[in-house]
Amino acid sequence: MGISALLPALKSIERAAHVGDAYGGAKVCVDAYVWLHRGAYACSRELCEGVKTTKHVEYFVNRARGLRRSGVEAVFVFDGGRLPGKAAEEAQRRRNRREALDKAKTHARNGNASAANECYVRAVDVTPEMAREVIEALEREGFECLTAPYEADAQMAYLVKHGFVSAVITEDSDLIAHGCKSVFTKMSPDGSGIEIRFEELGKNRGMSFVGFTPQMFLEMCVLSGCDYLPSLAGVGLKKAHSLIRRFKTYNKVLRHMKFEGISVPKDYEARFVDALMTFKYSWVYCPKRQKLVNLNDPAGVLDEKTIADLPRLIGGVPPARDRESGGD
DNA sequence: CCACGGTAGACAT
DNA sequence: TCTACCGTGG
Repeated sequence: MGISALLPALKSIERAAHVGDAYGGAKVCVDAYVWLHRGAYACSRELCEGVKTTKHVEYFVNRARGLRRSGVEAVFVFDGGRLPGKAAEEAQRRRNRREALDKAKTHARNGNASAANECYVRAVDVTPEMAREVIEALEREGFECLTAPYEADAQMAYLVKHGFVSAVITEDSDLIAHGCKSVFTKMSPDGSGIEIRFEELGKNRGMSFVGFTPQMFLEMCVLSGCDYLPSLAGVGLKKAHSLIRRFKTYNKVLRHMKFEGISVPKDYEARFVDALMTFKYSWVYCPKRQKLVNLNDPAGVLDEKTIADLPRLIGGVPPARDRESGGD
């Protein structure tokens, strides 16, 4: 998921730090997805078999307490609805989990507990109910939670962009593609991790981003292959980078490729634009205005017709609900 | 050099 | 489920 080769390429500008040293006294947002999954991992058999357990909730709350002990205030951001473009992938995942569950049950019947467990781990699903339990537990202890209308990524990018928080704690490189000021990844339970600052990009060794605008950086990411659009055959991060560095915009990159006779599927450009817009105009919740807005305001940037077409990519306006206490 | 497929190990207990 | 690393083939 995300932009696979991005984090390794940014090794030279990552800074090892303790979360408390980096953000003590500040407010950050936390991508709940990872902790939810790790918590589920700890009790996958129980969750799969419907055995009552609260281990996953305790795991999450413990890590939240750890953050608090480090002097970091956090808002925990949960995923909301799935984007239209991801339905097929979701269905495939469900099938895989189903298969793993069948295998787990067989192993369990045969008394092979360890083999069963390997399969349970692959069969666990993080359900909205589990998210709700975690949210309730967090709020009982005064932790702030927020359920994104769709992807947590976009929601967190919005929170950083408008200064509601000063950083994002996540494992997802998409937050860098979004241009987030500060991304804290690989955070272990003891609070150590690495920080990547967008302003440091110019100092990167190897791939140079000198002269790159955030837009160029995003276009490079999409060109190299992202969740919304696989890359052209033979194009990875390195090629995407040199193409954008040379031509500045995807427009000119594609024009160049046609000129060179490189085979590009005829719908690629349209799909590229779709992917870009999905990144830029995702629905997010604004805590201040207390309503849904687009991550970036399309008014005056996109024409009316294009704006009217956005729901095909970013989904419709989801029904109102109590976002600031989660739910779903 | 680079993309990419396959794969081993981590995740938490 | 996802990332990091390795060998291969372009």
